[in-house]
Amino acid sequence: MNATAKPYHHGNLAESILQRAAEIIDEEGIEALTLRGIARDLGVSHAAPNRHFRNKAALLSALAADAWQKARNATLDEAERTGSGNAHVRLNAMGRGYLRWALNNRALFRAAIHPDVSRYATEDLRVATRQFTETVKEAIVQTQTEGRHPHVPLSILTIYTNAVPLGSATLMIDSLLSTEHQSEEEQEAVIDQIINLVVPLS
Amino acid sequence: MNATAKPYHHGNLAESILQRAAEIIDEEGIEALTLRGIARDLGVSHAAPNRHFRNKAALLSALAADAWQKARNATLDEAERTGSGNAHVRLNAMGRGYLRWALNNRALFRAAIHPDVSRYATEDLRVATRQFTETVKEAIVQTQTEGRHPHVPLSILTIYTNAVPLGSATLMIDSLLSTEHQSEEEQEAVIDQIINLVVPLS
DNA sequence: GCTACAATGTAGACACTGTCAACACTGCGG
DNA sequence: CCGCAGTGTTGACAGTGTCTACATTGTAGC
Repeated sequence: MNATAKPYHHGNLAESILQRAAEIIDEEGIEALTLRGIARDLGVSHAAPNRHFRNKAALLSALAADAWQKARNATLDEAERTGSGNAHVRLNAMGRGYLRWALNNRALFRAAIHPDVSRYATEDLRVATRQFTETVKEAIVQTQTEGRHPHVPLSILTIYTNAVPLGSATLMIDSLLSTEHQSEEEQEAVIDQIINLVVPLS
Repeated sequence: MNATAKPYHHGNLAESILQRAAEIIDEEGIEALTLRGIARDLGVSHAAPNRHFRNKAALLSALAADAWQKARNATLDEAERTGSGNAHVRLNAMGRGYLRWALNNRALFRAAIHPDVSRYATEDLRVATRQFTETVKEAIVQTQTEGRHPHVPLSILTIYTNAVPLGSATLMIDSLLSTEHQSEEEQEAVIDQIINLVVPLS
């Protein structure tokens, strides 16, 4: 076979589709995402993506599942980096890891919280979402046994603790408040200060 | 003219379109929203909506602008209902008003925070968003002069304060945490407890 | 090594969508 | 009363998701 001739099989189409989809969401928004457009960009026929994703909702669902997994990893990694056994310190770090990840992975974050995605959620997505929230919830329980908000129901504390990074990311990504924070150091400072308000260390 | 014959002019098509759009978003999700579908439901021709909204993005933008206005009114009304001049009490009430409004007006709230909507925002929407955030920001400034978080930058406090109701509503509406809160009294209790964590009254 | 089969990609079709242009009806200001 | 702006209709076009039938390829089991 000629080396320059393109092979019949793409080789890694599913992964390429997910990558390209994230790029498009970043650059043009979720509404601009089309299966045919992705197929064109990747040089395959218009129906090729259907071999890997039953429909468009399944593609978004896969993106969202990927997002929740990576977000979970980001929180766990950041907690680990503290090297601390203190539950407050760890939860604070998880919040930072979560918010920083969202701000640096806007496309995946958008997919993760897109309302229609959870509506047509695949089993993969449900599992990923559950694992993420369980991880956070366990960390919250630890802080409660260490004396934080002892009289507040766990369900309330969970909503509150999740809401801050999630809401902050939404506000900052879509710049719903006109506040602009450009540089990376500035972003890091903002993350720190916000998270310190939810999970104060002192 | 026969009373049962439908008139050539609808009479209030723009408003009807907005209402029907909200219903569809509630019942079937934003992706299921189509201009032609709305036109069918309202018994007008498929291109009639174009006379009132330049394109689909403009319709969503109008919904979002409406949403931010109503959300603002909900916060101001709730603050007024306290009859208090205390800034903490008022901000706490505004948070409750905001979160309750979002939970009771899911379609509009979804339109308001849809990322693609802010991307193609109409001038109307930009104004409504700005007015909402200015209103909240002023209330926050008041609490700061009363001594709340005196050393935290206003921009940080604004993000934090907005993020809690916004994030909580997102989580609860799309049930991203598996926590379910059904009855109305239960919802009201949840709202109270969450908002008390952001803007404690004591 | 061969071969049947599963996985993957292609081509064509269909119903549906957003949007435009040309036309029809209607109410209102002059 | 009449002309015109506003509103609604019809028809068209390109683009989309998804289905079916078909083509190509890698590979598991003999």
